[in-house]
Amino acid sequence: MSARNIAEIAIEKANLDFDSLYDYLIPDDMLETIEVGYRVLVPFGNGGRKSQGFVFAVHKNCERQSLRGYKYISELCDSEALLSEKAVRLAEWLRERTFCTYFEAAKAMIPAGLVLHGKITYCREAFVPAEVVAGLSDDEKAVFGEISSSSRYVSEDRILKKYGLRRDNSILPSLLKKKLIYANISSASGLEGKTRRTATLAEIEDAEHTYARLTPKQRAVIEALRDAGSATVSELCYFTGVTASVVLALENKGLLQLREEHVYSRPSVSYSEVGHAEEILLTEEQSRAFESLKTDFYAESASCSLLYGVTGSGKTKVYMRLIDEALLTDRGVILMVPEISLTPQTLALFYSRYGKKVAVFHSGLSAGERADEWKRVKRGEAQIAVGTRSAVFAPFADVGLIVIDEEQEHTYKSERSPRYDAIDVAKYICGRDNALLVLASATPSMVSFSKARAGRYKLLRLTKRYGTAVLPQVRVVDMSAQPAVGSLSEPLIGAIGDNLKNNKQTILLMNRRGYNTFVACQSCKTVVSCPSCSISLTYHRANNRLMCHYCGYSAPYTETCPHCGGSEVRYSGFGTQRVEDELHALFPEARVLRMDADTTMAKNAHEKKLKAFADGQYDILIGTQMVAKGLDFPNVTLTGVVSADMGVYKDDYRSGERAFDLLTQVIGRAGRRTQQGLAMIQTVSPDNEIIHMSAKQDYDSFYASEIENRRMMIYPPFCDICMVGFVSEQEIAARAGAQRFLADLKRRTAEAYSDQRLIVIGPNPSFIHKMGNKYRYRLIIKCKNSKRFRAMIRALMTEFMKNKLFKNVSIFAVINPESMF
DNA sequence: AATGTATTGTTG
DNA sequence: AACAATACATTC
Repeated sequence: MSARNIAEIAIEKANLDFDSLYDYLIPDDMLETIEVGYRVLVPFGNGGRKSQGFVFAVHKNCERQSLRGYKYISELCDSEALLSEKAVRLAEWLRERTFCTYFEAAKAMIPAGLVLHGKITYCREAFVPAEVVAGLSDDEKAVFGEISSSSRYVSEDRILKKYGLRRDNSILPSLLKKKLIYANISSASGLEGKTRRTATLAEIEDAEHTYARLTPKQRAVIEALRDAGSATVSELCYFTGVTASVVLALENKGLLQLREEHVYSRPSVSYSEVGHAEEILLTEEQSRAFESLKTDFYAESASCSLLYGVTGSGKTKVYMRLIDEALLTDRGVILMVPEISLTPQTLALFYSRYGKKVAVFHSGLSAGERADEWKRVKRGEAQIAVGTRSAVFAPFADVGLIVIDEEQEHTYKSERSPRYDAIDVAKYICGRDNALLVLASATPSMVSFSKARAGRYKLLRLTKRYGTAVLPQVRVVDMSAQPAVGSLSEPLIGAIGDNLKNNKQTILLMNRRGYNTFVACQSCKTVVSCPSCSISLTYHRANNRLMCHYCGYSAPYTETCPHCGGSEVRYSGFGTQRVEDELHALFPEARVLRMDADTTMAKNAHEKKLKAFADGQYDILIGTQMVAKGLDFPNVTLTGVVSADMGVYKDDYRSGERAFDLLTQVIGRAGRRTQQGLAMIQTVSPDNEIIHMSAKQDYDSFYASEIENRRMMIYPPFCDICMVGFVSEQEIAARAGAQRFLADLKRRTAEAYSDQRLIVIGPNPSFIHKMGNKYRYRLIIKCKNSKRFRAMIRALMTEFMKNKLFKNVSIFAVINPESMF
C-alpha cells in the first residue's frame, strides 16, 4: 500500500448511463501544477483512446487499498485552470439538477469555442536536439519523421492508421515526453466566429451552355443569383427550396463564388477609457425601491427582490442606479437582458457609462470575441457582465449583484443540455457569494410573483408611469361578427387609415409567419403537411413555396393535391406576408415594413429595419412576437393584434400567462409619450378575461384569477413539473420506451420511493408528434422538485439507457421546462 | 461512443 | 479447425 496522487476527472466521452468522476493517477511532473479546474487529456475506455476531461478534485498522498488498473493523466491541455473551484462546484450542482453529465455541466461554464471537442493533432517542437532524435527507436523515428515533415498539425488518426498503431501505443507518449512533439486539440467550431457565406456568380465562358446542363435545382440557384446579383446561402435556400449542398456543389463546379463574411454583431462603439456616469434622477417611488435594494446589497447576505413595475415606470433607472452603487465595491455584477434588448444602442449606453469595465455576452459574438470577454472577466479586468442567459456563468471571483430584466422571458431557460434555468443558477450564485438578486418585470412570471407574495422575495412595486404618459384606449373587435374577407376588420382598417392621415405610426402583431398557414385538399380532406414532421405546411408568397417551419422542408406551390391528385387545394389561414399584402392593397401609399424570421435573415436586417422605422421611414410595422417586446417608438399611437386567439399553445398550462404577457406588452406600446394611444385587439372570443385584464394592464387581477386556476388544476407554483421526453425514429419504440419508463417509475414509487407523491400524466404523443422523422412521446410528472425526486429520475434514466431494448430511443428529462415538447 | 472480449456462425 | 460476424460488457 503506497501513497499516491489521484485526480477525479469529468470525462467528455462519458454518457449519461456511465457518467461519474473517474480517478486517475497524477504523474509526478504534473503534481506541482495541477489543480481543480484544469482541462486534461486522459486515456479512457478499453482502447485507451484519449478523451478530454476536467479535474473536479485532487487528492494528494491519498492512501488507497488498491490502485489496480488506474491510469495516468496524459497531459494538461492549458497553462492554467479554465475553471475556478467555484465553477467546478457550480457544475456539480448543475449536473445534479439538470440530468446532464459532469462534462456537459463543466462545459456550460466556459464560452462556446473554448472547449474544443475532438481531434488530437501533433506538431514538431521548435527546438529538437539531434542527439535525442538519434536515440529514438526505428518506429519512433518513423512517426517523428511523419510529424516533422508536415509544416502544420498532423492528426492522431492519420498517424495511427498509417503505422497501424493502437490507441494505447507507447510511441506518441514517448515522443511527447522527450519534448520532440507537442499535442493539440483541434478546433471544431473554429475561432473565426459567426460568418455568413455570400454567393456571387462566377464569370465563365459559354455560360448558357454550361447552365443548360445543370440539374433543375442547380439551375434554380443560378437563376435566383442572376436576379439578385448576390445572396447569402441561406437566402438562396429559402428562395429556391434547395439545401446548402446544392449551392456547395455549384461552387465546386466553379460556377459561383462563395465569400465568408463576418457577421458584424459587435457594436463598433469606441468606448472611452473611463466611463462617465450621467447622474440618474429617481422619482420618489423609484428612490424608495432603490434604497431598499441598496440596503440589501450592502447587507451582504443572499437575498432576492422582485422589482415589479408597470411598463414605463422606470425599472431600468432603478437597477442602473443600483449597478452604479455596486461598482463602487470590488464585487462582480451580472446583468441579464433578453436577446432582443441587446441592441447596439443599449450596449453603447453601457459602454459610455462604464467603459472597459463592461464585458458583453450574447449569441451574436464570435467564439473568439466571446472568449476574449470571458477572459477579461476571469482576469478581473471587467467588473460587469451584460448579456443573455450564458452571462450568468461569467467567471467573477465574487459576485455581488445579479439583475435579471424581464425575468418572465422564456430565453432564460436553456433548451439544450444542460437544460438549466438561468434564474436558478443566479440564485445559487447569490446564495454562494451572499449576493443580491434582482428580478425585474412588468409582468412577472406566476412563479416569481407567488414567491414574492409568500415573502420569499422582497416585492418592490413601481406603480406610476413615467412622465405624463397615459394608458392607451383599448378596443376589442369581435371577428366572428366581421365579414370574413381578409385578416383585418373594418374598425382596424379605419383606425390604421386615421393614423396614416395623422402621420402617426402603427404596429401590428401577427403571431404566424408566411402567407397562408393552412393548405388543404377539398376533395380528400387531407391537410398538406411535412413528410418529416407532423406539421401542416405554410405557404410563403415570397418564394412561392410551401414550407415546414420546423425542419426546413419545402415544396413548390401546387394546385393539385399531393395525396389524391385532385385539383381543389384551398389555401387559408393568414400569416404576416398575407397581412402585408392586404395592407398594400388597402393603403397603396403607406410604407409597410414586415419583420419576422424570414425577413431578418438578411444582413443586419433586424437592426437596420427597426432604425428605419424609428426614423419614420415607414408608417406601419407588421411582425411576429419580435415587434411586440421592448420597443419604444414615440410616434406609434396605434397597435393592433391581428389575432389574439390563444389556441396556439393550448396544451401548455402557461398559455394564459404568455398571452397576458404578450398582450400587455403590445398594448403598452401604443402611445408611450404625451398623446393617448389606441390598441385594437381582434379576436373570436371577445369576452376572454385575459384580453380585458391586459387591456387594463391589470396584472393583479390576472394573477388573482390565474393563481386559482393553477391551484385547482395543480400546476406550478403548486407543484413542479418534470417532463420526460422519448424520441425515436420508430414510433412504436418511442411509445414502448415511455410506457416502460412509466412502469419502472410506478415500481419505484411503490417500493423504495414510496414517499414520493406524484401525479403522472401520459405517456402521450408530444404536441408535435413527429419532427424531423423522429417520433416523440412525453411523460409529465407533477412532483416536488427535491433532491430525492431527482435522484429517482436519474436512476430511472440510467436504467432506461442501459436497457438494450431501447437502444434507438433517446430520453431526456427537464424540470419545469420552458416548452412542453 | 468505441473498443476489447466472449459467443455464435460459416465454411471447406 | 480456422476465421468472420455478432452480441455483450466495460469505461478509473
